Amino acid sequence: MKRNLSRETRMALEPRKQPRQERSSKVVDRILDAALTLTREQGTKTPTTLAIAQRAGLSVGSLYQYFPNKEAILLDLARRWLSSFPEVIARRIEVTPPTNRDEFRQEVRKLFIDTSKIYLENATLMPVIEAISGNADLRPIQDEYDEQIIALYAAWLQHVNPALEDKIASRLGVLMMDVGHACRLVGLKRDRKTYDLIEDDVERMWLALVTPYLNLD
Amino acid sequence: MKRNLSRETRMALEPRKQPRQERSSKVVDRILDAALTLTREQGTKTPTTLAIAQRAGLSVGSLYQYFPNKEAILLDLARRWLSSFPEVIARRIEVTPPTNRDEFRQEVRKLFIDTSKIYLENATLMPVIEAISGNADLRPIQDEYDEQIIALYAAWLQHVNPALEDKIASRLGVLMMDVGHACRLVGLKRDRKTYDLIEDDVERMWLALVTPYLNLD
DNA sequence: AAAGAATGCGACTAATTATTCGCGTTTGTC
DNA sequence: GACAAACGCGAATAATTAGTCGCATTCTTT
Repeated sequence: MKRNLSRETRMALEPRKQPRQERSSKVVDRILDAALTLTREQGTKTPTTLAIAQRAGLSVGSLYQYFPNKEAILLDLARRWLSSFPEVIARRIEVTPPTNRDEFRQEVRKLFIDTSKIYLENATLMPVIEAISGNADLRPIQDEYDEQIIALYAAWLQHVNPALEDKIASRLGVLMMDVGHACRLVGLKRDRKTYDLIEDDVERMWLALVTPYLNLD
Repeated sequence: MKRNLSRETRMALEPRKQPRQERSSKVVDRILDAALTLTREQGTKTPTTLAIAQRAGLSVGSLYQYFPNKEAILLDLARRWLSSFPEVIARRIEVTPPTNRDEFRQEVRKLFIDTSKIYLENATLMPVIEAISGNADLRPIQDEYDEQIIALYAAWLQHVNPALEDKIASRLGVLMMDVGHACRLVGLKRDRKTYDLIEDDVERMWLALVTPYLNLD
C-alpha cells in the first residue's frame, strides 16, 4: 500500500514507539546505519524498505516497529544536522555586535567557521541530505528547516547591522545559505585540502556579498 | 512494466520517430507543453505518463509514438537549455584575453551577463531542471552536461589567465557554476527587481571568487 | 519456570505507474 | 474513392515497493 505521506502521516514522523528492551535499541541503530550506508552507496535514490531491512539483517516488519514509515528513517538521520544549524547561528547572535570593519570581518569569519564545522562533522550525512532534497515527500520538511535557517541568517545580518532592511536581510540570508551549502557539498566530495581551499573561496564570497550592505566606515 | 532506464534505454532517449503528418507534430508540441505545465504545477515531482497524456488531451499510447520513455520527454524540454550553456561560454573564449584589471572585470561581466540571459530566457524551464536534478534516472545525464559546462568555465578562466593551474581552474569553474545556478534559481522565484539585485550579488561573488587567482597588476 | 509483554518475522496486500499491443480511425497519395 | 501508411487509442500487463497482520520467538518479571 502506497501511503499518502503529505496528509496524515506527515504528523506521524516520530518514532512509533520507544524501544523497551536493550536488543531493540540496537535494532534501531542498525536500521539507521543501514539506511545511511545504502543512501551513501546509491547516491540520490532513497533505499527501499526491503533493502534497508536486509542490510540491517532484519525483516521489513521490524522496521515498522520503530518507524511509522520509510521517510521517518531518513528524517531521523537528517534531524540532528538540520537542527544544529539554527543553534549555531543563534549562538552567533548573542554576542555584542561589531562596530568597525575589522570586527565585522571577524564576525563573518566566526559564523563562517561555525557553520563549516557543522558540515565537516556531518560529512557522512550529506548523501542523506541530498536524497531528502530530491525526494518529493521529504522536500517540504526540509524546506521548513531552511526557512528557519534563512530567518536566522537574516537575524544575524540585522544583528550585525541593525539598520539593515528586512527585505535585504532575507535576500542576503538566502544567498548566504545557498552559496554556503552548494560550495560545501562540492568541497566535501573532494579531498580535505580542496575542501579548505573552497572554504576560503566561500569566505571571500560571503564577504563580497555582505560588505556593501553594512555601511561601516 | 518498470523499465531500467540506466541500461539500454539510456541510449534511446531520442524521439522514437519523426512525425510524418502535420497533426502529429502538433501532438508532440502538446505533449511537451503538458509535461512542462505539469512539472511547473507539481514542483519537484515529475508528472506521470497518464497525467501528461490527459493534460495533452491524448492517451498514453500516443506518448510512446514519439518518445521512447517518460524521461525522454523531460529531457527534450531541458536539452535546449542544457546545450545553450556550452555555446555561450565557448563564445566568450574566442575573444582576445584581457590584459589589465579593468578589462578583466569587463570580461567577467560579459560572461556573467550572457549566462544570466540564459536563465532569464528559460525561466519557465527551471522547474524541469530542478525535477531532473531530483530524479535518480535523469541526474546522471544532467551531470554529463554539467561536466562539460564546468570544463568550459575552467577553460574560460585559463583563457583569461593562461598561467592558471588546471586544478585551480576546475575548482573555480565548479564554484562559478554552482554559485551562479543556486543564486539564479532563487532569483527567478522572486520578482524581477529582486532577480536583478541578486544578479549584482552574484557578480560581486564571482569577482571575489576569481580575482585573487588572476595576478593582474 | 511460567506467564505475559516486547520483539521479530515475512508472506501477502494493495497502490502506483511505465510501457505494450492489437485494433479502429484519419490522412495523404494515386 | 481506394489503398496503405501513419496515427491514436486504452485496456491489459508487469514491475516495483510501502505497509500490514497474525504467528513465532525472545525477553522480563515474579
